[in-house]
Amino acid sequence: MNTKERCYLRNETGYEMELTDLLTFSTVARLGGITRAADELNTVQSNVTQRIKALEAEIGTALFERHSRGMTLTGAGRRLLPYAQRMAALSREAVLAARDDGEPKGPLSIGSMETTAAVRLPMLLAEFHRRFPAVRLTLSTATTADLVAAVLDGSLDGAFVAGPIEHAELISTVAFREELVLVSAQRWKTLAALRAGTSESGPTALVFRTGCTYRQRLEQVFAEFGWPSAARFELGTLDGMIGCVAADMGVTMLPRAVVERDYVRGDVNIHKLSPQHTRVETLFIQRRTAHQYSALQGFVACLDGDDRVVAA
Amino acid sequence: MNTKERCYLRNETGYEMELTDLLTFSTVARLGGITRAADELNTVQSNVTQRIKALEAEIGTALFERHSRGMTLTGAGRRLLPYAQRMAALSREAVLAARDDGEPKGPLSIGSMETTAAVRLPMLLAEFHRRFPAVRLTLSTATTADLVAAVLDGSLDGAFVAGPIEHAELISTVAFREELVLVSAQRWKTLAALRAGTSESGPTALVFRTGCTYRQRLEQVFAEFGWPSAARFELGTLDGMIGCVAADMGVTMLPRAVVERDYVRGDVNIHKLSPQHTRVETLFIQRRTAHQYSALQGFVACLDGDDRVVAA
DNA sequence: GCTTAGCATTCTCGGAAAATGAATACTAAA
DNA sequence: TTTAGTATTCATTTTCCGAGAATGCTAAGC
Repeated sequence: MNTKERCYLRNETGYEMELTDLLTFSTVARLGGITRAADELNTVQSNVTQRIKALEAEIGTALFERHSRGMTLTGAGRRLLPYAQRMAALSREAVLAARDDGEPKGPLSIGSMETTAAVRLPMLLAEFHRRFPAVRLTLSTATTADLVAAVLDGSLDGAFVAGPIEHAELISTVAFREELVLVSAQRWKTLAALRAGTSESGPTALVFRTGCTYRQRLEQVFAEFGWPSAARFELGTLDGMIGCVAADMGVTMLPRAVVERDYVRGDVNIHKLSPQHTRVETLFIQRRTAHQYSALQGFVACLDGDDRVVAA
Repeated sequence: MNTKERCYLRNETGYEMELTDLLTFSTVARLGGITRAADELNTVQSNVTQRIKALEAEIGTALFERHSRGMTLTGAGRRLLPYAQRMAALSREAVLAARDDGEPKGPLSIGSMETTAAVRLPMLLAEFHRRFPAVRLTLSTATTADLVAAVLDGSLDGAFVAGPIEHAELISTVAFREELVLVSAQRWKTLAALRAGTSESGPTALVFRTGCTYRQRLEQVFAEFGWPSAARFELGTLDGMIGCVAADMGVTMLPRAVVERDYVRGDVNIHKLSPQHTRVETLFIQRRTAHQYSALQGFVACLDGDDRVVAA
């Protein structure tokens, strides 16, 4: 072998591994093939092959098992993968930390459950924007399960989710306390009437997609009411759901604050349930990181400031 | 600005930062100048300048303040530095983790206090080498303070230090329990004779360099004996120290096991002290890492196996 | 059983980035 | 004022990396 002094300091440490190599590796691992990885990385197969081979040569072990339909990780690959992901996350964080001079500014990605976004966030976001106009806030909605995953992997800076959440990597603070209520069409004046007036298997349950905590609560309530096999109807939007309830397609469970307006207007009726089913805390979660991102700190400051604990 | 599509995936993530850049940055930060850093990195100044400038351009902030005698970190640089160090450590760890197939092998750097190395480790190391001949073990000695720092920054895989040590990043297990004794020349038959027979300010204290825990204990004892301003004589080696004590140059404090042989031979005399000064645990410390390095695990297994808790 | 589609690997070539080394400019100490 | 030490700039060379085509392989499809 000829002398292969690639780069001045790689000789120094003995390691040539670079972040790009690790990203390539992660991508191949995730997609299970060089062709697919090359496609996602906007390059050609040959390139990815070379990088992987170089990485394997440096580490001294095969990272993938090659078979005709792609590649799967070897033991060494499985051990390397979490490091690759961790380092990628750290590099993103590092740039943000360096740029962050304490003045809240720059991008901030916040996630939220749809229900919280509808009734709690408008005021809060307005307030935030008034105080920190330099922050470019992005709000996206998803289920609690997806939001937790997104915060953990760094694609969201923080999120409003339904508690309880316990995770060592997350800092969570109570943002709002909600009371869930069973929502039915206007014609069902009481819970008793609803239970008496529907078919034996119970009314149709209007639910968000899997991963939503409110849905789980509704499942519990239905089980207790003896409706374990009631029909489920999955909807994607809050407005659609309330509309369907108003049209007596079924019932759902939502925070009182969310349906208060519809209730007052007479579009739907609401039914109280026992506290153990209805008390739910909306938490704001963020990743535990070395550096406190100023924009995020500003956001949390807005949370603490006023809007907390509104509903009974 | 012209199109600057450097590398396929750097565009993808938006970050061009590489580990080499971060290592360059760390080195400049540590040495406080581009010339010194270039020297250590085996390259020329111009190169380092370019890398730093590129890094600053990408992050969008100056990382160093330039002045005629070198460079110092700006706020942004100070925020970036811990990330750079962390990532460098992770990359080292990642390679080891990937290479480590569960069979203890490869390099293993262990540190120890000189006293422990002298009397406790010979058996242990022999045993370890018998069980895991594929591991290339390196032993170095230093003070407890230096050892802790070395383990934390990854230059040692583990170390024997004097307890107590509390640190979130460290796992520590009790390896040995030692009884410290005051060691004097043979002619001082009792502690009382020693106290009566020396000058008012006390005997000379023979000590290791700063950072040694035994030295701190000795300082406490001297303070209690009313010798706060006794002379200090700093030595680097254990043999030298015992020799000096035998020659009645002064007294020192060492684990009983260390001086047992010299005591039996009649070279020195030992004096018991009250337990709060003399009980000391020798801990084996290692970094908390994602991956358990097999060679290190094997070492700890040897520790647990037999040699524990020998001294009373 | 042959073909075909999908995949990874190998190879060469051209371009871009990095290392080099010398020249320059700056500042503080001598 | 000189000098030593420093960072920066520039021009040049070297190296490396990505693109693209060709190759070889395996399993699914007819």
